[in-house]
Amino acid sequence: MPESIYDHNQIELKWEERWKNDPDLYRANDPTAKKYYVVEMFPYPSGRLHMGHVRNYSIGDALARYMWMRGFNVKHPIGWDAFGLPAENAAIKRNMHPRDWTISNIAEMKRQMHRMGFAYDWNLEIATCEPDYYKWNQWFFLKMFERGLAYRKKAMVNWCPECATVLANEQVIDGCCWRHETTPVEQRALEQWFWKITEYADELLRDIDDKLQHGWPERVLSMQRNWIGRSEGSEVDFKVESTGEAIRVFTTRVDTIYGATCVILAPEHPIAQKLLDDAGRAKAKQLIDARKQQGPGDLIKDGTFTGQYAINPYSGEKVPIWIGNFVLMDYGTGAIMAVPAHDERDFDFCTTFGIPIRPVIRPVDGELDENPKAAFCEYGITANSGEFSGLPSEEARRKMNQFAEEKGFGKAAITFRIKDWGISRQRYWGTPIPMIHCPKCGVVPVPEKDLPVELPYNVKFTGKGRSPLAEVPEFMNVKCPTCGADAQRESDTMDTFVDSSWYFYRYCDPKNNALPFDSAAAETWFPIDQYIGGVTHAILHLIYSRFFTKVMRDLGMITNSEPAANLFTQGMVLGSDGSAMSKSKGNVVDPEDMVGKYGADTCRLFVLFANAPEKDMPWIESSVGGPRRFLERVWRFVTRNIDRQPENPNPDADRKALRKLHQTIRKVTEDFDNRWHFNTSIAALMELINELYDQEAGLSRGVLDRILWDLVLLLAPFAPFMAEELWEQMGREGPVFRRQWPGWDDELVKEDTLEIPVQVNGKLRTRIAVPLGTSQADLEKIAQADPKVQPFIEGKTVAKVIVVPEKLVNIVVR
RNA sequence: GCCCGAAUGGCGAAAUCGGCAGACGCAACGGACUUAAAAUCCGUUUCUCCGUAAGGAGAGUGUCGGUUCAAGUCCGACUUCGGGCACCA
Repeated sequence: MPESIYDHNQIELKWEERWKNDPDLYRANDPTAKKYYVVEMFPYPSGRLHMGHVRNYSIGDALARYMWMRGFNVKHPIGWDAFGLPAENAAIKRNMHPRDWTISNIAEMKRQMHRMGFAYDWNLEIATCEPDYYKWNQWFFLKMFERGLAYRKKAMVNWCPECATVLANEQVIDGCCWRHETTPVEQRALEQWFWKITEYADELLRDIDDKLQHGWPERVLSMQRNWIGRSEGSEVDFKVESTGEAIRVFTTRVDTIYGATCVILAPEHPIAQKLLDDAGRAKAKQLIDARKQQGPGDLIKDGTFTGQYAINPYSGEKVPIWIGNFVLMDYGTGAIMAVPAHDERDFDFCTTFGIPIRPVIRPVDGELDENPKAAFCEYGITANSGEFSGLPSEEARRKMNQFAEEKGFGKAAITFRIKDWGISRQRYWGTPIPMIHCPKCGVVPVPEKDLPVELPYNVKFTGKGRSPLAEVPEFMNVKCPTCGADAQRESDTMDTFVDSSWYFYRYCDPKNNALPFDSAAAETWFPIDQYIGGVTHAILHLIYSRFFTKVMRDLGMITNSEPAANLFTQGMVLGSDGSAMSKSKGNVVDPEDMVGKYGADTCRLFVLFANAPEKDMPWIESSVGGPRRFLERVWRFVTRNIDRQPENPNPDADRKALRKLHQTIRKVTEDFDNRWHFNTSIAALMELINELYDQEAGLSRGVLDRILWDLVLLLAPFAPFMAEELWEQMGREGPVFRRQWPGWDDELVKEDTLEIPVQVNGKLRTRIAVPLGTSQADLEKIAQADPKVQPFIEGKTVAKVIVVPEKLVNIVVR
């Protein structure tokens, strides 16, 4: 009988068809089973999968299938973000409507996901860009507005004068427009909507330490800590000598305030604008412009004297007021005191402009350096600091804060680096902001009963400045809900990060039209057990969604304070040039080609086998043959043994094969439970099949049955098509994923003889084979008597023998 | 500058709690089968040295030092690469 050939196309197309038409395939048998919620992110709205995505989804897919086989009720949705702007640009390029582009893209993605056999829950379909879903973005906006968490202010945006339109940050390349590479981007002030994420800054930071430390990767947490950027310090008022107006400065080193030799304001600072004369204001404008063009990094310190002085409230000293280009308006109070002796930046600035340098901190066991050549930034002991002299920095800060508070010119203060979330986008394809501008009443929210404010379908994409919505009178003209006068709608739409901040809650109740989701449903599924996504989302998405969760909790919608208990950030797939595989770099590998050639199972096995999933994977296609050959070996072994009646069964082969089987079950199970190192799980499966080939001739029928059954179950999370097909050919009842994950027997896992390495002074000299359970004393005796060991201990004193049970013997000689 | 992460054969990698470094796979080489090739099956493969051979000795996980009977793993200092933040007061 000719051996059965593994024809991946025939098998995979067959099962793809069956799975596609079985909406209940991925529902647990038992609705009361414990839940396990896996969410995965699309890294890009590319509309086509590449092998980078395949790797990402293979990870979550294997996990979901495993959890399911462990008896959990698994929800495994996929999320996407940022369909707004890319969709609009792509649609303009193809002369399509963004809505049509989005719908066709999602259909295409869905087709590809099916071809790969991924077990996704597609409940939401296109909801994030349709009124069904974005109605609730608007609802959230109104709630934020009610609670004072949404506000409007003028803010700077990137503006391309050539396109006459607003650009997102990622469309600005080297300070120029992405479509006009020689046109510098300008900054314009536009009225924008903001959400007060800063209100939650403290809690967002605290929860990093309190709750997340075990389930989230350290690198993401440290990026978030960095981004939130809390620093403790003091605010102190320096009064302008001539006007008495207070300049509030922020410092983390109030203990050095007796060394402050000037006050420096950001060029934009309102007080600076008042104090400066015309020439000074021109200089300030020049500094602001120069900073924008240069960008951060290599800025040379520059500034100018305002001609005015301020009073140091601690010493009563009169110090000059300067403006400086390195002082940022949107951090702290936009004003600093310069202590050149103890801060490097102040030192640079003051040496440039000949401002005096006065040290007021000495090292704990050193002298005060009267003429410093460079700034000394460490904590130490205060000196020349009036009544606060001679104190350790820490204590000085405490006492000085207290003093300031008593006298009413300052206090201890905390500043965050994180800024409020600007959610306005001057784009069409996004959620319309549900606000109305009334000439009489000002800004008025759309009443909740009028939601959703729908996007008009007929829109011309003029690319001119305001949102395309502003050009649609039917949309813009509206009556004021308060006074009934003619009014205008807000023409901006929301950042699509708003969509992605809470979509995973909507998944647990996607058809709800009374609320964003039912609280009981959220209570069942949240927090998410496992969130999977690229590290690219570490900052924006993963902070916004934490913020949203806390807001929803405060709205009484949920009880959890964090969206996800565990976060897994998979490594990138690196293209042939060693950089991340991405469409814009043109180094992507298309899964369609690979799937056609090797099959989806092989592709998935290949990307999981390459290395541990949290590490970046270098793309070396030539090694895809290994996983493919492995699957062929499995295929042949199973198909030829389904009905075979063994001629010469022997117990030794049975025992060896069963031992390997049980060892493999344990290994794969532990990998799933602890660390998801699928590469080692797959290596274990390869070892198993190698052992089975060795023992094949001697296996009895009963053992074969057990082995075939478990082998296919073990394979199922990694190669679902083949597993399902083999399961069916074996005549078992499917689907294979409804079967219980196999267990192992600790007795069967044990080897009956052990190979114990014997070292002399830590150097390996031989290995001895001993029966399991040999006593330590016997091990010691056998090891010392070994002919290979003898020459190394002869004539020497055995000082000590270390025996690690079942592991090793080390003989220490002198 | 600050904060994270990484460094192991020709290549991707493994070694999970301080206990045999290189599992598993790729590539390469050799053998079986074949008229031949492919496929398949079975071997060999960290480096250096000794030996005709069976075999043996030494070195070895980016560098230098330390702790330990024992270090890829722990400690101290450094180098290189990758990532994040960056005049954040």
